[in-house]
Amino acid sequence: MPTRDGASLQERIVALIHERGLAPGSPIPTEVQLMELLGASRNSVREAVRALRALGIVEIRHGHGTFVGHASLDVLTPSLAFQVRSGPGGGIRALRDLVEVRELLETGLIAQVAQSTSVTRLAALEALVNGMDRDHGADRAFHALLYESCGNELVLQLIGLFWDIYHEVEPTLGPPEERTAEIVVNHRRIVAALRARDAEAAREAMRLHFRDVKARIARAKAPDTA
Amino acid sequence: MPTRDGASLQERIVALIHERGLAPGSPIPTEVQLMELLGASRNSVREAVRALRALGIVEIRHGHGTFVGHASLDVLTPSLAFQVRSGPGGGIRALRDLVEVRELLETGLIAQVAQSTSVTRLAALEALVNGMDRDHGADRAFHALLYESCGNELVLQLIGLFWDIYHEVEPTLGPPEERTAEIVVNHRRIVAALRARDAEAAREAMRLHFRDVKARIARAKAPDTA
DNA sequence: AACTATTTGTCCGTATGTATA
DNA sequence: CTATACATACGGACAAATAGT
Repeated sequence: MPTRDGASLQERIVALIHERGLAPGSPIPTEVQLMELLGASRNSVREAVRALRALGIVEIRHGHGTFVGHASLDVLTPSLAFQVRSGPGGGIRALRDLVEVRELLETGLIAQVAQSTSVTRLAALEALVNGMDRDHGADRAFHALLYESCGNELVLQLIGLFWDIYHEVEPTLGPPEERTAEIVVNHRRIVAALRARDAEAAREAMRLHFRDVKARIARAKAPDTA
Repeated sequence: MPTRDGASLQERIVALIHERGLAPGSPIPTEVQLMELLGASRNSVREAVRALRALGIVEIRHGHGTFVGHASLDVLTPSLAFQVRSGPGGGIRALRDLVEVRELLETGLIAQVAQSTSVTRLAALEALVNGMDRDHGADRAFHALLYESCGNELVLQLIGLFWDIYHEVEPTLGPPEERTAEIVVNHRRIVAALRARDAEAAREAMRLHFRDVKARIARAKAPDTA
């Protein structure tokens, strides 16, 4: 009769966090304390804590302690990346779905961006476009900065997440296809529409941007038709 | 010199799954095999596998073995619900962001649904609306069925995930506010627009639906203004 | 139905690396 | 620099669940 418990250790630890009202960043009882609190061995506690760490519920700092995590949707990254890569057709299908979601979000948001974004932010966006041929990460920063004014933290995290996964899987599509020129043109068109405060033009510019991205995926999908 | 490894055990196990081309459902090496494959002790292997299980990447069946999972995003529901609850203001802000994303996705997709959905599916949607006052889960099934014809698995998972999180946190907003009548009306309006193949009307009906949801959140945000 | 082999679940004890005081 | 507290890692042992003989 070791330790009959209906709920899993993970759930009991989460319940413990809620009961004590621990806010993100607060320290969690140490492993030995959890051992006697939950009546489990060190190994069981460690396995449960590792699972919670994977879920972003806790953060572990070696030699210091375990703390409540304020982590975000970043925990979706390994799961989504795995799903995309192991999907049918080498994940082309999943990649198409992912880009489609990005397009839905960005074309839906760009209208309110056209009205709310400040001129200083527009200048910063312009600077990012100018450095886009040199700095590969400028593209990610561009899309992040674009929707910062919306005040929706979740959207920012989702768009960043999708960008990361796409650029993690994208190399498997085939040869690099250096088309930075077109990419820069597409982004410049978006900024121009925003400067003109033309919501519909901005949305159309965003559609053109994603048209190119989807075309790249379609080429990889059927490379034998050439 | 125990086991020098740059990558974490989790990542190495995932890499191993990809190398062997293991499809969801196929068995992965046993713990003992993983021990010698990765050069780690059983406890370390177990901790890594538990973390992968939390992410939905593997499924463990006691006494049988460990298998590749489907990495469906809904395993992350408790984690994300926890994060939303821990957010500032009791999570009202995060909940508003979440509903906003749902609205972006659904209003963006409903147009192509109006064109592609079959009449039999419309009948099924109608049936769900009719049972919505009795079955609380009919709402979730409605939104899932709605976008099934789009052929985008990621969107389905995201909408289901967000629905689950919202309805897990929503009770903390305040009293239940039994307004099933209005909810049914809103959904019936959507189906009617779809039957007429009127994309713009469907989009407007969807906006009205979310207008009510957002109003509920706004009421909870400032209950003292009454 | 009973036994056995395989596999995961839990536990104990111990040693090591790391950050803080 | 030393000491303490903590997380990390290892190895061995037994219990519980499952599948097949």
